[in-house]
Amino acid sequence: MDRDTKRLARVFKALSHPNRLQLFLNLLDESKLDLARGRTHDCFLVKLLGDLDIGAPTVSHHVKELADAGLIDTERDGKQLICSVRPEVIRELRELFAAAGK
Amino acid sequence: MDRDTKRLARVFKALSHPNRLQLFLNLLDESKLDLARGRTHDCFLVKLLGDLDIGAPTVSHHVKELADAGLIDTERDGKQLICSVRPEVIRELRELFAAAGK
DNA sequence: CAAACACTTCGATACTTGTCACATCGTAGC
DNA sequence: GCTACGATGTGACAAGTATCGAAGTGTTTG
Repeated sequence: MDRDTKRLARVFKALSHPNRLQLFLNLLDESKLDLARGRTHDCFLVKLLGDLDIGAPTVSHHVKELADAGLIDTERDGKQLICSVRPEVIRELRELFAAAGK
Repeated sequence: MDRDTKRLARVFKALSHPNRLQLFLNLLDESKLDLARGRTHDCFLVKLLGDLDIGAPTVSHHVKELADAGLIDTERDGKQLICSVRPEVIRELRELFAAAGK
């Protein structure tokens, strides 16, 4: 069992829950917009909450999982938490699925 | 919460456990070889077991999860179970990560 | 300073899951 | 038919997890 497999499994685990995945996809969409504008993006936790019907503690927990898995970076700005997708992981995932699938 | 998000989460959940991910990656590698040879590939469950240190019932369970998530197709051939990666899902995943990541 | 705000930590609970040992089923070959 | 073999079903158990309410931390603003 490769160590890389374990790390990858951790990444997928972070995306394996509907609410957490939605959180991440929201962030990913924001990032796309930003890339189009040519700058990196920041997004606050409260904003990510959006239509998800879960409390703040749960969101905090999910964000931590995403960060631990290396999918996002977080940074404090005063009261608020800034989240941004890590491009390296996206690239890695794309390459993983690039070779197959005809 | 989108229905598609739930389905995607299910896909990621299927890949979220090291042993199950390894199983899938083995299959994916075999598929790559096969695509290079220009034919579809079959792989038996016993073969997938390989170096993984888990019992047959557990592998059976994992294969079922992968199939339920739509990641692989299974088919019986006499005593043996034939597994093959579903190209559509690979394509879907690739496209999901295609737009971002610079 | 006090109040409001954004987020985190804690403890608890209900639920899910990976794994095994054991038993079973279905097919193939003698 | 009997045996061997690959795979699946069952029941159980330990470990993990998503969620919440309540309390806590640090920051901004009045």
